[in-house]
Amino acid sequence: MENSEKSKSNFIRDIIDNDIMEGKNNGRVHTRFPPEPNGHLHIGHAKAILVNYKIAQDYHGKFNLRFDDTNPLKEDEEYVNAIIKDIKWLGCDWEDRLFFASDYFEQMYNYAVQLIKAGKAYVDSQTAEEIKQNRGTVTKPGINSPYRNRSVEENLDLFEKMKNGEYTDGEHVLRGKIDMASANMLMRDPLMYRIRHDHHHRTKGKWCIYPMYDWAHGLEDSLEGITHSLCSLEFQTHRPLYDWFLLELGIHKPQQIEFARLNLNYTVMSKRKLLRLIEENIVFGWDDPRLPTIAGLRRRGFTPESIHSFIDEVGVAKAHSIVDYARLEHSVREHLNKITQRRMVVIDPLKVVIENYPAEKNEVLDAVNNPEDETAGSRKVPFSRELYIEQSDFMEDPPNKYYRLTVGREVRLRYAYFIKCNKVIKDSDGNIVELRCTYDPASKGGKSPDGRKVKSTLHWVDAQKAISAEIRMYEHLFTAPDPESDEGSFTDNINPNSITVQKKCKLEPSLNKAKPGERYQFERKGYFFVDDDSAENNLIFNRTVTLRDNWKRILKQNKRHKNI
RNA sequence: UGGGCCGUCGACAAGCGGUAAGUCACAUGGUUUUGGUCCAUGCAUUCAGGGGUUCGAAUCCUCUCGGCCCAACCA
Repeated sequence: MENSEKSKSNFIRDIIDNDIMEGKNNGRVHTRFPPEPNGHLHIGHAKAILVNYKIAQDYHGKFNLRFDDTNPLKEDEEYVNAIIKDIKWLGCDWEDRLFFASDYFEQMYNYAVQLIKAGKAYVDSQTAEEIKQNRGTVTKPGINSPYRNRSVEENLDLFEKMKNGEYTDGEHVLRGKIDMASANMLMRDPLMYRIRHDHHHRTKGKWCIYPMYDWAHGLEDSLEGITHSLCSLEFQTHRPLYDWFLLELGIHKPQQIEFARLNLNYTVMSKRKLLRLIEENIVFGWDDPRLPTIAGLRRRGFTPESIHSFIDEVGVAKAHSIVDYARLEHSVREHLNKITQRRMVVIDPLKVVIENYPAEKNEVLDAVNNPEDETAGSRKVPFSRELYIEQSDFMEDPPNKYYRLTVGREVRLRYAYFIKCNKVIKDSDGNIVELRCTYDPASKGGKSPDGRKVKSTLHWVDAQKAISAEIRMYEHLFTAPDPESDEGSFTDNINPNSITVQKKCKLEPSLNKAKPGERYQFERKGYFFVDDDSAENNLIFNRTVTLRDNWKRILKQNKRHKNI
């Protein structure tokens, strides 16, 4: 992937510019992406990853990948591997700095002991319910725990026994001793450790006490020498606590900076809802091309480059926002337009017989591979008496401004000839099943022989030489722009047309060897990606995105005018 | 209504006291063998609202309104 110019400026980069000017951290910049391995990554995570990664890159700093695996109940190695795969695909390189919070457990334990010795932490033996009750509310101060004034010796002894597994889950916790009356709920003696006799995906059964996020996260950042710890907005109230632990310990304190998460309309981003879509079989899995997961986008045919440019365009700020899905589509189209070879594919075939074309004749015509890229060259496409065109490219009774084929009208078959439709053949139900046309031999190559104009150019496929394939076309998963808004019933807004499968597509034969992972533009139809399940005799394409469609817009306008 | 944060075009988002960038969307023209691409043009007399400071305010002060986050032994 080419490393394009520096990303747009934003408030975080302003802070960093300033830090560098002041010589903070000796001008060093070090960021990280700290996922919890308890789910799959989505486009929202891609923002977090890329914001961190690009800052490191642009400031000649470093970027770490660190799994924040402090809760054995939820985490699994399966997710670790999936996350690594996704970040690699995005093109972000952590070099040799792949870390796990669980690797720091010993160190964290020692820091906790240090805090206990300083009288800044204590073992609380209240029940979870008591702790909750005594925490107070946002308008009412909390009450000190009866165990708050245990001696350092007793705390040390208890904490060690906690570590040694002498207590059951929930019997004790370690808490920071801060201020139960703080207006900031998080400062009301935050929990640092809880007892959990559980199997951890890496440390196995070694530990039975596990650090809580607020205690662990700053330590992880500090230990790795992170300079700027970027996170999402909801951690703003955690910042004083992040700072408190590191200040009390007297160790390196990175600067936590919060920015808004990415939200996209017509989709959902929360782990819970994504999981529900999968569990209720509304989609096929984490890599369903309709999902905003990295795996889904990859399978849909998005390129890493297009995700980079999307994230960069959308920017970084502190205001909550919902970005138009159209911007993501714009980013892929922009990239795919440049890199993709064109092919002719008929998705909904309609047979065309060219009556004045000899039955036994075959021709091979030249077709340009990519008008945006001369070096892409050209290919050959076969032509003969019987062809397929798109059903939607013929109308018996066309509306205003319909430029395509109709009886008595002449159009161009791309790279081939001008044809004129003479007759429509229907089945007993009145469905159009075949068109009878004539061609102008002088228009070979699609060039107008005498300067006469045709209003449109159609794509087509030779009926004899065509190959078949399955094409899967996707639309928004939801019909409502903000399916997250009404909690609980978000599945009411599922788009029944989110996937359309067409199995009888006719493709030009050059697509015969299309391999999984390849991308093409099917002329006039969109950009398509060869699905992972595709094979030489069972071709499957996913539509990444349609082309911009001016005709659709005209139709919409017509409809609007009729309604008025 | 305890604390923290946010409010600039339909959607994002620059702007940091000198008179509202850019992108997407939308609209209109042009080019075109993809109704694609490309090109051109239009699209906030106004920055949630009021008051104040100033020669000058989206930017500073102040009040009001609206939205989000915090009371998991989750991250």
